[in-house]
Amino acid sequence: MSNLALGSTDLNTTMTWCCQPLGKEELSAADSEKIAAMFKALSDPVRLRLFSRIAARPGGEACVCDIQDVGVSQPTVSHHLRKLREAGLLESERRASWVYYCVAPGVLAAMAGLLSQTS
Amino acid sequence: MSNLALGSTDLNTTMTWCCQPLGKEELSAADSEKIAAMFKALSDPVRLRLFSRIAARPGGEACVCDIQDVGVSQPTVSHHLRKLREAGLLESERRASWVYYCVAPGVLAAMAGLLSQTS
DNA sequence: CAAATGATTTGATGACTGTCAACATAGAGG
DNA sequence: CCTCTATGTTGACAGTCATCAAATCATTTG
Repeated sequence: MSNLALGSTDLNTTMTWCCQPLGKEELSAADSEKIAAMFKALSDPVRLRLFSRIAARPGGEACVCDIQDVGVSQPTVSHHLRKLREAGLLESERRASWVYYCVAPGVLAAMAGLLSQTS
Repeated sequence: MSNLALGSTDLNTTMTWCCQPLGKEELSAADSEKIAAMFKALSDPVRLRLFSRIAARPGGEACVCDIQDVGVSQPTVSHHLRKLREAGLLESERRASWVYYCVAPGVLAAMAGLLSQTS
């Protein structure tokens, strides 16, 4: 199994099709599963904070060592970063000793589109 | 305890202060708790579907009986609607025999603001 | 190679959550 | 008052999750 640019789930493909605002038309059962998974990834305070720390970084990327002081152990930080990556919200890349995480392209726009107003 | 226009949590007050985009500056521990609770409310497929059904309704409101066929039992629907209300995303009002739910004002805009792009 | 540093994985545990059946409440209409 | 319909509440249970300690993997450096 590769360890570079570790793959995300199919959420990026999700982005390309389900960007209809939530209030535009009723969600199908299948779509609601995928979108709920996205929100779920951001439904934990620690994960949300990690995500924000990365997103707020100039360049939109950060080394784990730069963001891991969020009040939980380092393995727990790693666990949350993995969840965010598996949800398609982050991507990771190893450079020498360090692993860098960045916000997956298009993710913020897709989520904002889901919540945009219709009226 | 009153049963009309059942009160929501302090999430509507949350909306008024924490609308800085996630990627603008790092979230504080306190803010991340409140915002995560918001995402958590939408992190379940059934809840997301109920929310979408209500939001997609002309007028932005729906009677429980109109939206409860989402594949789970009626008590479970009631349980999820309560969660959404407690999270500040929905408001409810009884009219005769029926209870109507509507999207809390400002909620969609606040969440969209959180996810808006900075660059 | 050996030691040190940065990060992930594994295993265990306590807490939380979605679900349903059964019961309770509220209003409408006989 | 009684019954019927529409919702909400309680209690129980199985599954999921966040967390940490310990072990492991990856890279750099002595």
